[in-house]
Amino acid sequence: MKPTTRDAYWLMHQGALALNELTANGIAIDTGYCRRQEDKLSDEISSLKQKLLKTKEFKTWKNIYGQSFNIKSNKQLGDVLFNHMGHTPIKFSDDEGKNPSVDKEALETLDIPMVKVLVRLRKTRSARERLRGIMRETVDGFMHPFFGLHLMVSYRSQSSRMNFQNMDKRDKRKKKIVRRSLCARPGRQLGEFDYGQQEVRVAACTSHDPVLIDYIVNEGDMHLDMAMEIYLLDEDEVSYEARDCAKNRFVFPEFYGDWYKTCTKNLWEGIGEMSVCTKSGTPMKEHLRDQGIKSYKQFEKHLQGVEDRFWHERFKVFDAWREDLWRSYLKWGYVDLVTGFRCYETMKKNECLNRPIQGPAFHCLLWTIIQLNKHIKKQKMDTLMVGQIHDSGIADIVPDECDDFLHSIVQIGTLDIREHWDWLIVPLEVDFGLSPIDGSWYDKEDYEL
DNA sequence: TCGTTCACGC
DNA sequence: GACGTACGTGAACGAA
Repeated sequence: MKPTTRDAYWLMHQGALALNELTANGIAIDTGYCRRQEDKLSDEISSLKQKLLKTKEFKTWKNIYGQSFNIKSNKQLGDVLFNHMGHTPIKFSDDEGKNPSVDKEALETLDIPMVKVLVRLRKTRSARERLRGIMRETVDGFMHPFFGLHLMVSYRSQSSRMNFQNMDKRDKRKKKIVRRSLCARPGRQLGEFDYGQQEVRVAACTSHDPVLIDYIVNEGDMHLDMAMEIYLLDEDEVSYEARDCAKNRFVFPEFYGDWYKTCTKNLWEGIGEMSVCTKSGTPMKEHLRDQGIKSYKQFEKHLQGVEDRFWHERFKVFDAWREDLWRSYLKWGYVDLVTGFRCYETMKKNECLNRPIQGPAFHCLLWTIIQLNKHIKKQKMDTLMVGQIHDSGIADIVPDECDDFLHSIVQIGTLDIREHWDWLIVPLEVDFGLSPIDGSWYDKEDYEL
């Protein structure tokens, strides 16, 4: 770690102390629920296994491997499916192209009934392992996940035992199973505050791109605009799914350094996976045909144009900033963060370009947590910070203190912080989620202040 | 022990 | 014109 300013050193020092307080505080665990749920999942895993063993794919598998048959071996699975049963691999894991991939995505495109059960088995097992991990790290009803600032090259944070930063969220069933076990202390509420689009805001601040700044200041919807361009739609014809695909399969990947070819693939597949339609209900591929895009190749060509305009017209200042940054790194061998750190590592281009955005975005959260902890102590509050996930913080809140606490977050996290760091030239936004009294992380609901 | 693959988060 | 998500943890397998 190379802090180059007093402020940067202070941030790491106070940050480490604050994060260790979160660890010491710990989060309450419903251990009875964990044990019951573990048993339930074990039963389900057994019956899924029974179901699998009856399929013809598994009979073949057992015949081939005999004694060494192992249902958890993906190597064996790939061998059976692709070498013995004649299925065609969809994608390959390594550079040589030798090992056919058997991950979720590859399996789902195979259209064999057995894989549905197998995917379900994997998910159920991973949910159970997560609960087991939580129980293993729980002492007297509290889990104390570690948060580190000293191991990462990215200037973000890291978490372990349990890793608090990758609890299930996207898969609804697993989200419920896992987050239901993380609770508020008796008589309290679990609350979460999230910075909204923090990385985009930091990107605007570091690059000074006027279009990016305008989107934020005037609360424009860049994902909507890109959906219109990608799918050739009028504003009022952009459906939720279309906007969602534009956001997660084009805009974000592009900002992380991806390019139109992979984006095209993901967008094209997304149309099928998410049944993307226009708002009035026309299937997207049909709509694209009407617009003259009749094949994958034509769609790719179209996306090449979209990407070109994205970087060379819409966000050309940001694009130029990135090119300058890369040239500077090649010349001097380091890249500086606005928060006062200097990165000397050997970096690939995308690593170099992302570091000045990801690190400072997290530093905003870190600064806020430090100040919040100070505020809590000064006011002699009993509310406790208990966790942190890159751009969000989790607290165990005393209901009487809730209002003051949330207002303090807005004050510190969006206003005071801009007094402290003048490089923050756009407004910041914080969203809240709150559980009922005695609720769990799963019960959290959006909360308007 | 260690590299690879898988799966999860931002 | 070529190049091309970033950052993490952890479990399991299987080769060394």
